[in-house]
Amino acid sequence: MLQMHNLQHKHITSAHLAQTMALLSLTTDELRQQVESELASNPALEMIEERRCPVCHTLLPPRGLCPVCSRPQSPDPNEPIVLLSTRDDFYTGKSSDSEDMPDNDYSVVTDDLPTYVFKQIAMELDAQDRPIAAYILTHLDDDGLLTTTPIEVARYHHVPLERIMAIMRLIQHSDPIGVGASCPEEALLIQVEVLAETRKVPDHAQEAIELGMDMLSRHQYSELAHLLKISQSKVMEIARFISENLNPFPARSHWGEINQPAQNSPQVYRQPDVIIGYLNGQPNKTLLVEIIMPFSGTLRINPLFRQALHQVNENKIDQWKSDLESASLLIKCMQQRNNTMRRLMQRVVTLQKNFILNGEEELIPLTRAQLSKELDVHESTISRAVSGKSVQLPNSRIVPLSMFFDRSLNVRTILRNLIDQEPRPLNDTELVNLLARQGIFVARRTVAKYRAMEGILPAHLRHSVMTIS
DNA sequence: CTATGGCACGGATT
DNA sequence: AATCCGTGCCATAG
Repeated sequence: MLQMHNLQHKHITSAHLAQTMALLSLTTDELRQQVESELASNPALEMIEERRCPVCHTLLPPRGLCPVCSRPQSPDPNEPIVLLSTRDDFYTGKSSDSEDMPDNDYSVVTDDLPTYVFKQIAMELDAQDRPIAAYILTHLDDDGLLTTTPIEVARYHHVPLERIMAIMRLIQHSDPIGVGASCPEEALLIQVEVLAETRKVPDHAQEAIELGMDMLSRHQYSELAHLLKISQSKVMEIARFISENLNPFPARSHWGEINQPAQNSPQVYRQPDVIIGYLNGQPNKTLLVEIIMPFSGTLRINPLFRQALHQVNENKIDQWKSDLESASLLIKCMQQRNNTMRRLMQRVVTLQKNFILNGEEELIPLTRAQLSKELDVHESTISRAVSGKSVQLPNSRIVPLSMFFDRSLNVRTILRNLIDQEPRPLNDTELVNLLARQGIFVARRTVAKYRAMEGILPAHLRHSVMTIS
């Protein structure tokens, strides 16, 4: 994280560039923290309640969308409406009752993870156990996994291990089920346990997770089947069940399919940074793209501060001047960031409209480089803007923004559909031919790779039809 | 012998 | 410069 104080003495333009980059790559949530800290430490900066629409510059109500832009007179139905929007309810916890907001059914988590979990279990804990629970909850990583061990916790608090375990159990059965597990396997096991109460869980699922998690995530189903001495179709069923119903990283929101199974867990997406919905709620053809701003109100230089600058005494004047500079820099960069994000989303949504409306099959391959030319910005600008951001689609799914740039997602989904539909298990070379009919030319080896990515077993192992929902 | 997965290489992408 | 992705070659399982 770049500290702006390091930049003050440098030349404005380079500082400006660096800061713009830094802000661009921040998610909404991180941006809020950044601005808040600057607001607190820099007297030159202030926030006023008044909000102006960045598009049409009319005065906005305290929250909600721009009344002008969200009800345009003659919009081109193919062009999405992109605007900056405040969803204070995301951050304040107030339920949104505004009527100009399409009431989607996404659930809003307003607390951070530790608080959220703690509230659920607080009632059931003895008063003296609560600090321990709180202690445990502060030792979770971004995925909701424990970064310490129960033994250490017990030692630290000088209480018997059993008491810790009881608390842990309570935590782990709270809403992001499996939260507080010490490893992905444990999280999965807990989820299996909980799910088993309400629905049917494939046999041997526990053993498969306990013994063969690494194989499972590497799609080495035949080896695992051998190890557990069960049929391979059974293993396949288990794998399917896990990828559809369980989440090895409890705190990470479920976004659809299994993309990157195990190893890497670089980012957690909480609230989306961009929300795509239909204009005025109902599915007509115009898409409404809201880039979520972390706060309502407008940042500006405090006018009093500017006046007082002339009267301040000599030894403080440098500090004050740099404060002023840093504040105006931040404001400029915010505008730059917003502008870039708006242009980016405008273009992306236009290009990928069919994907948004009709699903992954219609995603067109799009590279960041291509977009950077169209928007006339540097490639790295796009990269930074895209990485780490998440988008909520009209169907309430939250996906990473980078999915819009997935080079093979469309082919993979077509492949998946192909396999789902075809009665006879097709081998990889046959699949290659089928894809070629649709104008998609890929190598045999590539089909195999895509299958693996989608968690689909090889032809000779998928005789029986499995039905899990 | 066939179908598939592992390894690794080269070109594209970030 | 580092990383990702499609692909070819080869070993291996069935």
